[in-house]
Amino acid sequence: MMMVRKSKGLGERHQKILDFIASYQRERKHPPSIREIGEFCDISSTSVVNYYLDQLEKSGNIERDRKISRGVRLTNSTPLGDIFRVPLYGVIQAGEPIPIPSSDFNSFTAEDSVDVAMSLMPTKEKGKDLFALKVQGESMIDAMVNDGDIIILKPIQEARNGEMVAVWLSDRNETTLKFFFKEKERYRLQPANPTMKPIYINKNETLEIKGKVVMVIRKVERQI
Amino acid sequence: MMMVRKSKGLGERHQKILDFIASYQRERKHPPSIREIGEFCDISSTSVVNYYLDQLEKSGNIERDRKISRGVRLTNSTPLGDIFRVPLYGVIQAGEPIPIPSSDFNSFTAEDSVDVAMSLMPTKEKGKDLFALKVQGESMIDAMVNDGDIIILKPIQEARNGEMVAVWLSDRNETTLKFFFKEKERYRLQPANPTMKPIYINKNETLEIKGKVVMVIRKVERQI
DNA sequence: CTTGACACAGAACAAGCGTTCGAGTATTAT
DNA sequence: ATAATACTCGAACGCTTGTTCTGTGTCAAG
Repeated sequence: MMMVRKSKGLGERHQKILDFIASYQRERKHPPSIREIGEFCDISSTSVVNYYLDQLEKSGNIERDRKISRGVRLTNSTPLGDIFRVPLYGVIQAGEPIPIPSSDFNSFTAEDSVDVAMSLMPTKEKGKDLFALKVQGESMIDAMVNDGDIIILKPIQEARNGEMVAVWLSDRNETTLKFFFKEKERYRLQPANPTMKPIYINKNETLEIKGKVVMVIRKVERQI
Repeated sequence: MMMVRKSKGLGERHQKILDFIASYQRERKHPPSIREIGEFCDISSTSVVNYYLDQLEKSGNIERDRKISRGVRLTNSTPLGDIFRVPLYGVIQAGEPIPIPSSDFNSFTAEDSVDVAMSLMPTKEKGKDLFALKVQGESMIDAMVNDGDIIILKPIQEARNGEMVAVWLSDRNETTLKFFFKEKERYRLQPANPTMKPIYINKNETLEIKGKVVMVIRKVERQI
C-alpha cells in the first residue's frame, strides 16, 4: 500500500478530513463523529482518525472538545452556517489597475475575505468564483459607491447592457465602475448619477472588463 | 410544585429549550446533548427532555437525528453560524412614515428579515435592537442609497454630528436619509452628494429621528 | 370520585463515541 | 544496514448519550 507523505503542511489526508468536516457540518448541521470521518476517508481505525485530528488541532486547523461526542469544529477558514466567504482581492481605485485574481485556490483567511449570508446573495450568483474589492476614493460616487464600500463582483469578460461593471480604461489609465451599454459603433459607460455625463469608448479602443458588480456593502461607522 | 401549562403553542419550557439550543450552538459550535439541555432547563430526567424534544419536533421547531449524539438542530428562525438576523420592518419611502418597530419580541421568519454575517457588522452595533428597511424610490439617491437597497438601522432618538439618520420631516411630510448636524439655531441635514444642497430645520420645528444607518446593502441584479 | 391526558422523575439498558494500548509496516535519515 | 520517524490497524475500555419503562402527582372533564 502506498502512502503519500507531504513533508510540510497538510497532506491530502488532512485536507480530505477538513473538507469532510466542513461539508458534513454544512449538510447535517452538526459535526461528524470520529468513526464517520474514518469511514468517509477510508480509515479503518478510529485511532488513526484521532491521530490526524491531533495533528490538525496542533496545526490550528480544528478545535476539539475532548470527551464530548462530535466535539470537532473548524477554526479558521470555512465559516459555519449559511455563509458565503468571498475573497477580498484588494482595492479598486481610479488610476490603479485591479489586482489580478490569482487563479490558484489557496484558502484565504478571514482577514482578506468578506462573509456574506447566503440569503443575501443574488440567486444566480452563487458560484464560487466571486471576488470582492474595497473601494478607495470618491471617484465612484457617481455609481452610488462610496469610499470604503465593499463591492462583490463576478468575473466576466463580456458584459450585457445595463450591467454595472468594473472596467479598466487603458487610454485614460483608470479603473472605474459604470453601467455598460453597447451601442452601434461604441461602448457607452453610463454613471448612475444623472448629473454625470456618460463616457464613450470606440470599439477599437481598449476596454477591459474586469467583473460585474453583484453586490455593494457599506458599513457606516461615521461618515463625512 | 407548580406546573405551567400553556394550552396552545409553545410553553415557556419549550421556549427555554429552543433558546438554549440556539445559544449553545452559537457558542460551542455543536448542538447540546439531552442531558445538557436538562441541566440548563432544570429538568432532572433525560426522559422529560426527550418528551419536550418530541413535541418540538412534531411542532416543526427542531429536527432530530435519532440515535446520533447531539443530533438536534433548529429548523426555522434562528440561523446557524455567525449570522445576525435583523428584522425587516418594511419600506422607507419619501412621503410615507416609517412603520413603527413593534416592541414585542416575537420571532420573525426569513421572509421578513435580513441575514448579515457577523464579520460584516460594525463592531459597536452588535446589539440586538437593529432593524432593516428596504428603500423604495430614488429619493435617497443623494445619500448614495438607491431604489431597492436595504439599509440597516440602529434605533436612536438623538443623533450625533455626522451620523446618517432616517428622519421624519413632519412639515414636509417626508421621510429621508441625511447626514445629521446640529448647528447653533438649527439642524442641518446634509446630503452625501455634494451637488445637492442641505436642508435646514429650525430647532422649534419637528424633527423626528427614527434611526441611524449602520449599513447599506445593495443587491445588483440588473439596474437601470 | 373516577378517569385520562399531561407533566415529571428515576432507573436501567444499549448503542454511540472518544481514548488508549500494543503491535505491525512503510519511509527517511544516519 | 540500522535506527528513528511516520503511518496504520485492531481491539478493548469506559464514559457519553439516546431510548425506554415504570411510577407519581396534578388537573380537568365526565
